[in-house]
Order: sequence, then structure tokens, then C-alpha cells
Amino acid sequence: MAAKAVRQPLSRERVLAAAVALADAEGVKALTMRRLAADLGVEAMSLYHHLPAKEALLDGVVETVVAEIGAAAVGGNATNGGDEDWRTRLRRQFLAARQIMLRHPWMPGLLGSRRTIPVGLYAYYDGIVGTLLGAGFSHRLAHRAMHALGSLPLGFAQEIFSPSSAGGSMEDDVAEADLAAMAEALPHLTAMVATEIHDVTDPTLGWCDGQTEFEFTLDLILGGLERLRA
Amino acid sequence: MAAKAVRQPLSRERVLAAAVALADAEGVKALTMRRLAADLGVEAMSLYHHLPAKEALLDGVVETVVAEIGAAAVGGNATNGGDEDWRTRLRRQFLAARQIMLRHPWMPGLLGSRRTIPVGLYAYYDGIVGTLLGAGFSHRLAHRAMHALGSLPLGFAQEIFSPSSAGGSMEDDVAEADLAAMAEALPHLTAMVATEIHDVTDPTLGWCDGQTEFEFTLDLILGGLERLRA
DNA sequence: ACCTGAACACCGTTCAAGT
DNA sequence: ACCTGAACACCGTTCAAGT
Repeated sequence: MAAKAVRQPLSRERVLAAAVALADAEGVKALTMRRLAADLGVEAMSLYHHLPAKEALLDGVVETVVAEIGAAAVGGNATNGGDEDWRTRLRRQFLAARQIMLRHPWMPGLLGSRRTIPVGLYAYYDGIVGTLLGAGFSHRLAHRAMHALGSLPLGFAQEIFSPSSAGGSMEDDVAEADLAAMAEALPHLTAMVATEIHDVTDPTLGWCDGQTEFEFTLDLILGGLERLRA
Repeated sequence: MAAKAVRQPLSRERVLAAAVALADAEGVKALTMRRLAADLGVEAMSLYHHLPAKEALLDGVVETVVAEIGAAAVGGNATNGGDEDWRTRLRRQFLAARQIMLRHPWMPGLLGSRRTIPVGLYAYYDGIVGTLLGAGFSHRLAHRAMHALGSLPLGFAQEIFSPSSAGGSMEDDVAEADLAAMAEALPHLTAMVATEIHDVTDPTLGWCDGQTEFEFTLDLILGGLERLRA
């Protein structure tokens, strides 16, 4: 955030790293050319020497995070040898991808706003498809599996009820609303919360454990694929 | 887009409807106070008489689409009586939700950027949980199912490889790149595309059928839940 | 070659003013 | 009550200028 003591020359990599850090710290909304430049101890216009425009900056930011995900997958493969079963391997990779997504909660939204697919993503999915084919999947089923699994980190990273959903839990709304009225309007959710946690006076949905939910869904999909495997 | 012939007075509903239409037509990026006002044939500052700020406008836009999804679910229930099996019912509701998401492809990203959960969403999920409980699900399993299913339309609406992914198919990238080099770097994807479609000279990933992929994943999850049901 | 400062066209928003 | 116009603080970006 503060100006650097030593002023190494700017570079595309340094700019992108600072951009990711800024987005992590204060959200994509705070990621402006002027603010980013200030974080780098430089004038806004200097950035244009390393990136042609803001769109290119955002593309670069997405590509940086995709590379991070790809590196985690490859790194995990190396340390685990080749003796993993396909489910274990994919499970590990998607859990790692989710961890990275959680560190960059703005990523799904930004990814959705890009007009070109980050090239690193192709390599990532190629590895997944390779694992599936190696386990005897047909091309068609591997294709379906790629979509089913691929959308998972995206959807869960912006889960509505997740506690990481930038503050604003159900609690806030309920504080003002009539609790009895809510129980009447949402009988099933109210009953579910009452059963799952036993403090009915705090019916926040912050009790949702995103990690548990994610693993549940992941295993549901992996199990279903195992059953369909040729 | 053009000024109205008859100038009915502005209202929150009219502003929100115009905002959704503008976002559908030109993306959220085009949704500025000034542009929205111009579409309504009015001065930008007039909007502030019906909405306190732009954040409130965006909240209202999200709430409008959520209401649309909720209405589709309830409407479908009415015309289908109560004799549906739980899977058929949820399947129909999620396919309907997906159709609406496809009409508003900016929705997941916008939803992710909101700080408060749209209240209409609680009612929607309450209905889903109700269906599950009615089918004998435990509260715990209904909770898991709610997360697994709930994240599905979000993830798929911004599927990377989907053709609706705002132009920019793989084709564009490949046009510049060496085709042989790609086959080497992405052997499994290349083989998969070659098998699934037979025109290898056009290795676009636009052949992905989002509807088919969505239904496949949906059925994978529904099938898994059926097996876990108490 | 890399960085700067002033300038331009845009944006959300305030405020005093119109009807 | 509802709408307007000028004004302010911001933003991305161009361009001529500095070293």
C-alpha cells in the first residue's frame, strides 16, 4: 500500500501482482488505475507502459489467478505420484482450486465479465480430461464430467448463503423483521435452521459450512460419474 | 431506448424494468444512471427520486430477477398439481431458473457483488427445502441438497466454455495460434473435440451444448440425492 | 526507455432551483 | 410532489512533454 523503499522498475508481473493484492484486500471495485498506481508508488499513466488498457489489466489479473490454480494442480500431482485413483486425484485438485477461489472471491464475477477465455484454463481442463480418459471414461462422458466439475468452483465461490458472502448474513435482515413473521413466511427454512443449530434466537445462516457443502456436492458428482463410467 | 410517446410518471418499478432491459441489451457495464435516465426519457437526477443511489438500483435489479425466478417456480407448481415426484418437480424448477438466468447472463456476477442477500431468494429456497422435506429428506440432507442444487444455476450461467459466453470462442485464439502446437499442448482436449465433432479444422468449443450439460449435472445430483435419501 | 502532468470525456452524486 | 441544471469529485485515457 505504501511507497516502496527501493524502487525497482515497474513490470507487467509486478503490476498484476499488485492488482491481485488490491482486489483481495478491497475488492475489484477499488481496483482503479489511479489507486493501483498509488499502491505501486507511481503515477497512473505509468501503468500504460506495461498494459495497453484497463481491460488488459483485468485479463491479466484473471490469467494470474488461473495460473495459480494450474500450478496448485500440477504441484499436487508431482508430490502424489501417479498411483492415485482418478477420484482422489480430481477431488484433491478441485479442493485446491476452491481454496484459491476463496482467497480471490471476486474471481468468478470477473471471469464472467471477460470476453476472452484465459488461455491457462485450457491447460487446466486438459489435465482433468486426461485424468478422466486415463480412468477409462469415453470422450463423451469425460466432456460431460468436465462441465459438471468445472462449474462447481465457480458456483460455490459465490454461494449465496456462504459466510464469506461479504458480510450481510440473514441475521441483519432478521434483526429488523419480525421473527414470528419470518417463521410463517419461511416455514421450512426456519424449521431446518432450528434443527441444525439449536439456538433459535440467532437464526443466522452463517452456520453453513461452505467446505462441507462443497465436498458433499463434489462427492455427489464424483460418485455419480463413477457409476456411469464405462 | 427512444423517448416514450406518452409520459407516464416514473416509478420504482418502471425504473427497475428499464434497468433490467438495458442490462439485457447491452450488459451491466452500460447500466449507468445517465444512460438509464436517457432510455426513460428523463434527466439522470430524476432517478434519485425513486431510488436513493445506484447501489439500491442494482439491489432492485437483482430482486426483480429473483422475483421472476420465484414466479416461474410457483407458476409451474400450480399447473402441475401436487402429484409430481420430488425429482420431477425440482428438475422442472431448476430448468426454469436456468432459462431465466440465460436471459440475464449478467445476473450471477451482479448477485456476487451484492452485499445483502435478496429477500426473495429465501422464499425460493424455502420452497425447495419444503419439497425435499416432503419427500422424506432429513433436515441435514435437505440442507446439503439446497447448497448442491442452489449453486448449479449460478455456476452454469457463467460457464466458461458455454457459447453464450459473450463471444470469444476458442476459435478466435486458435486462428492465430499454430494448430499443431495446440494439439501438442492440449492433447486430451484436442482428442476429445476431434471425437465429439468430426471437423478437426474448426476446433471451436462452441459445440458444447449448455442445456445438455446442465441437465446431465442436474440429474447427476438428483440421482445422488435419491440414493442418499432416508 | 520509462515516467509525468495537464487535459478530455465520462461517471455517481449534492444541492439549490424550478414547476 | 416531482423534475431539472450546474457543479464536484472521481474515473479511464490521450497526448505532448520531460529524464
